[in-house]
Amino acid sequence: MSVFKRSPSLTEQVRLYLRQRIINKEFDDGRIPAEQDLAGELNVSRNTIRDALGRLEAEGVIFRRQGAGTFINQAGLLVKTRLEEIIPYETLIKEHGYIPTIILSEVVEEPAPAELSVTLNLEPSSPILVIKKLFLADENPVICNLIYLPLKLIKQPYTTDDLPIPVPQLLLSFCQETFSYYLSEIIPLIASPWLVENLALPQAHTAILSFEEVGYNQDNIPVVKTCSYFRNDLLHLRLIRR
Amino acid sequence: MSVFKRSPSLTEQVRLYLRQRIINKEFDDGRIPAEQDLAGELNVSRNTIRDALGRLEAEGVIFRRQGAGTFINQAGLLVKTRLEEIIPYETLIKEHGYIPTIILSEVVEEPAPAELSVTLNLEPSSPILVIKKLFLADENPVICNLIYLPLKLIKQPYTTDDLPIPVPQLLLSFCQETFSYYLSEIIPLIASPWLVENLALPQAHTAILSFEEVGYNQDNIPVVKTCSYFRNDLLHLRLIRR
DNA sequence: CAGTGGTCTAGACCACGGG
DNA sequence: CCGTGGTCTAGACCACTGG
Repeated sequence: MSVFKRSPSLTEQVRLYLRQRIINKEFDDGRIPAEQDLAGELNVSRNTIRDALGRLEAEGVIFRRQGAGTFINQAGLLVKTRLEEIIPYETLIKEHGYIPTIILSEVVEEPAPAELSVTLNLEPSSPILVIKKLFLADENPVICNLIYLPLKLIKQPYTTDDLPIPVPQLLLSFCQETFSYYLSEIIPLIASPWLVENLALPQAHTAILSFEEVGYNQDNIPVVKTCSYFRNDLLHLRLIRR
Repeated sequence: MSVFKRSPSLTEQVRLYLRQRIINKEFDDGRIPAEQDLAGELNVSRNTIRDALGRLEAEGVIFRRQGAGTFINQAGLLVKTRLEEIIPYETLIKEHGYIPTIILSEVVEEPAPAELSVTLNLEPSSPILVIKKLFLADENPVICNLIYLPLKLIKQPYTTDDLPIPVPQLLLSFCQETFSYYLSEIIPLIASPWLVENLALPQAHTAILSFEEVGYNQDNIPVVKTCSYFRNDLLHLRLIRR
């Protein structure tokens, strides 16, 4: 009988448990006990342990060497961004050590531009909702986020106060759509005057990182487009590549 | 007895087998057979099938819905870049439909700048090998890559002809080091005159994407630094985020 | 050589989805 | 309701590392 409950999954609980012990520096020699031993200690099967360790390895928290053992990668705990995972920008800012604020600066309904109609499989010029969010880190603007959502998908009435939530929740609450994944393109830009103003950039000619992302629902149908612009001096977009 | 051999792993063989059938459009209804059926058909256990499907899902080639089934995501096959995986730039260019060429334009030995000494845990000003590679796509320069390798790690004599190989092989062949992963930071830049010339940029003021990466060996020790600069008009850096 | 992680199996039960 | 993917188990053997 395991010491863990049934939900969330055992694997996830083991992952969080080990992660905490690593953060607490309970494995002071930088080495994690053998999988067999962990399995015995936690009363779960070795496969469950392995799944949890596999996730921690993907996060960069640990690394494994066949025949030798499993070791802690303290540096991995410093990676604040995991590009391949969708993290709410609020969380991202928090993990960088700032206090996040969201400003919902504009909400307009307008006909979709030609390109967007194609991307989202819409009738030309069908109406879309455009939401503009500005994220502050300790009062400094760091991310500008534009969301393009076809009006025809919106099944619940909304007020402006409802909108400052992450896109996946937005889709679930007001469109009854289950968000599945983003197909994202990373594009470097020279900040336009519009961006210089919105992100309060200290210099006019600044390079900016942008994400153009199309969001898909559980049926693999594109439902939303978003563009995000990052101030790179306050946030670091890092990832682990294998 | 399975129809597959023992190496590479069964999971990997099943992954490649299913991937090929998907590319061949053998599942014309966009649906993949049930895991039980695949396990029976290929004479492997359901876990092996699940592992293989899990990898294909991570690649974005398929998606799964509990209770419903496993479905093909044709769009996932169009993602040429998988940022979280290390792909040789030669391969990346090939997958974009261009013919790749590597030009090894400079190889110099010089003392390490202060910052690099810290990053790679070196004595200040200890000598490093700097390799500059330029990658062409159909004769157009698209990636400029600088590699900084401490001389003290180099255990095999090399000639200039040996160097145009990917960094992990470089480390293995000449340093007896097993490459493990990159810790990468994505940084947008305004192209310097030096980059404008090297990448033959049509305009002087162009935004460029750069990767600054520190490579670690199997013992989690930093062994190499590289900087890469991408022309974003010919290559698309895309990824799937979940 | 003993101990480790890597792979694979066979079987069980659960949670969800759609007819 | 049945069939699907999601989770978990117990046990086996292999490949590699290190003393």
